[in-house]
Amino acid sequence: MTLETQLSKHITTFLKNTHQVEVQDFDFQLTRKEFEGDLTLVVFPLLKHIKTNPVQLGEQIGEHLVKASETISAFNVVKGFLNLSLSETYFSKLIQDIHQDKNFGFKEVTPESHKVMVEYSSPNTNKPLHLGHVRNNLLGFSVAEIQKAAGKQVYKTQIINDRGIHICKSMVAWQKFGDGETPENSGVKGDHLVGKYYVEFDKAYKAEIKELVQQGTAEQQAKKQTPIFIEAQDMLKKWEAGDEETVALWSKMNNWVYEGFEKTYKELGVDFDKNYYESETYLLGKDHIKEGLERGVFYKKDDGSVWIDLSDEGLDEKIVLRSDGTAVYMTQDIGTAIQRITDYDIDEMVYTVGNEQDYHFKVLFLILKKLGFKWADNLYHLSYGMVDLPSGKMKSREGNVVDADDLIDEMIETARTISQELGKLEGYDEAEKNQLYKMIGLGALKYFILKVDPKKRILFDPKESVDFQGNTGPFIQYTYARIQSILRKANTEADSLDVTNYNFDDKEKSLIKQLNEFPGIIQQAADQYSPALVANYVYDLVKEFNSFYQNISILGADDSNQIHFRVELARIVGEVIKKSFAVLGIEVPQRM
RNA sequence: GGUCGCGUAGCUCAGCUGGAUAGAGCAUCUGCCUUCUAAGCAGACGGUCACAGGUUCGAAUCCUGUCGCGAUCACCA
Repeated sequence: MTLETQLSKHITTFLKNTHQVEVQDFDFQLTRKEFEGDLTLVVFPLLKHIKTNPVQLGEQIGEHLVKASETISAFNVVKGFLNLSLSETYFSKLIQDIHQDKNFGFKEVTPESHKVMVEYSSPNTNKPLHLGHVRNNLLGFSVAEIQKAAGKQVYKTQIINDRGIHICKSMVAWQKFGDGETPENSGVKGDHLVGKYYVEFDKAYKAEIKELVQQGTAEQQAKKQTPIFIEAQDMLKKWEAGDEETVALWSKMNNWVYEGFEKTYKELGVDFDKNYYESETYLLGKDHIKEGLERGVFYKKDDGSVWIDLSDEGLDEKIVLRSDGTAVYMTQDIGTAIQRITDYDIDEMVYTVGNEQDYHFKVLFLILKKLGFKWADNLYHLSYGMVDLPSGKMKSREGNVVDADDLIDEMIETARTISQELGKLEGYDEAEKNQLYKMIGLGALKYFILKVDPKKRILFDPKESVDFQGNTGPFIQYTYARIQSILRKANTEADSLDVTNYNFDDKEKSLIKQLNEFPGIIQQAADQYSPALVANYVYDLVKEFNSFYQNISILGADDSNQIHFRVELARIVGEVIKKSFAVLGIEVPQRM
């Protein structure tokens, strides 16, 4: 039973006895720093039931609680706020409980736990990953880790968009201009190489359009008539027909891309339990469309195309099958969803996809519901804001993108420069140093992106580098490193903690209160699919700790009892930092 | 035009299931390294929470409208 429910019971009984009213729910909040106390009961809402002066009522409840509950040692009332001070015994018990709970903040995953699949990344295979994908990957990975921490069984997945006109464009351009260039003979990373030919295609395409327009063709027409575009379309047709040579080229170039992606994923520290490939799933869903058509969920137009009418739900009509019987994006997503439920017997699914596809997912979920799938209620579109540059939206074709690999390299280089300036790494060899630079550089990048509420868009200015000071990943990593340094010096094991008669300092109490919030934060972050909540929490914790660290001596405390407690308190803070960062996908260093 | 989202300090963001004087970081300025790592701490400066109404004892938070920005409304994905 939590403290709040305990106190609520006391208050309920008290109000029944004294005012003859039945109130169950009370509004508690942590006492703000500028007031005396730890927990605050907001009295105002009670005035609905009891017509009286809020200060008076607060006094009455306060007096009663001090008498009735050992936990409440004192109180004061400011306006309609009843500020309660918690007893030393309560703090002792609280920190001892936290100290001995190895899994503090996390829930255990059992075979009976809910199963959730998290989809993220899901790239096209015609170009390398950029900053937008980075946000997607970090969010998806972190949300998956947070779900695990909240006690769910998690499967991470992506659907690789490996077929379609986009990859055919790269293929055509490579055939025409590639001159046999491969990642091996050019030293260019595979995804970048394929992306280069995607850009080449676009250049040639635009030039051909221009030429046609100059010859008098209307622009709309020209776009469809350029030879290179027709070549790409033919390539797609050949691929769909299973033409051996085309499939071989497609396979070769896709494999270059996969190797490239694999490296980037590894750098980012993200992983997947299962990859789905669009080339294997794009035909899925057709059968369900057919079945839905028979059941009247869909209807057929004269030209043979199949639609669903969602105007009753305030949406439009949406096509689910082309007139030539081929699948559209929606068809495939219907099929893939059903496939995944069949493959993994999952209870929930999370799609990490940008908010430009809000409409698509609204429709997808509705269709699945109308098809009669119960689990359609447990699908969630983790819709996140775009990452924009000062110049606007990133466009791969036009090359104004922040490339993921470049960005990661730059972050690591910045970490290297700063670390070398500070020069605190005596005794580390080059390999250890490099590992640390990477940890810090990526920590800065990941924290920078994850601390922002997912649904908000991020404006990224490449000219202004990501900070390493203040509310940043490195700041939090640094605090962790300082704690580890103390633990090394203290040279004690995490043994039992007895603080039964300890007289807590205010800063120590603040830290204990802040630590106590951790399990709730993880749960909330899981419910809201928001890594930002964890990021902001751990920042507050770290600020609190640094203030403690800088103002109160840990190893130089008055007696061994006090030293022992403070060392253990620091240890717990370190553990919570580590766990928080782990669910954000960020590592923490021993030194920095 | 319809729908959806966003608008908080010069900049980047918290706070949004309504609660006390709206909080951080960056930037600018002041102090603090012979004491556990100064990527730090302590402090100063900085706000008509886009605007206007409404609900409420109480609104940055909820509702309505206006303005601004973005996304979306393809037999593209």
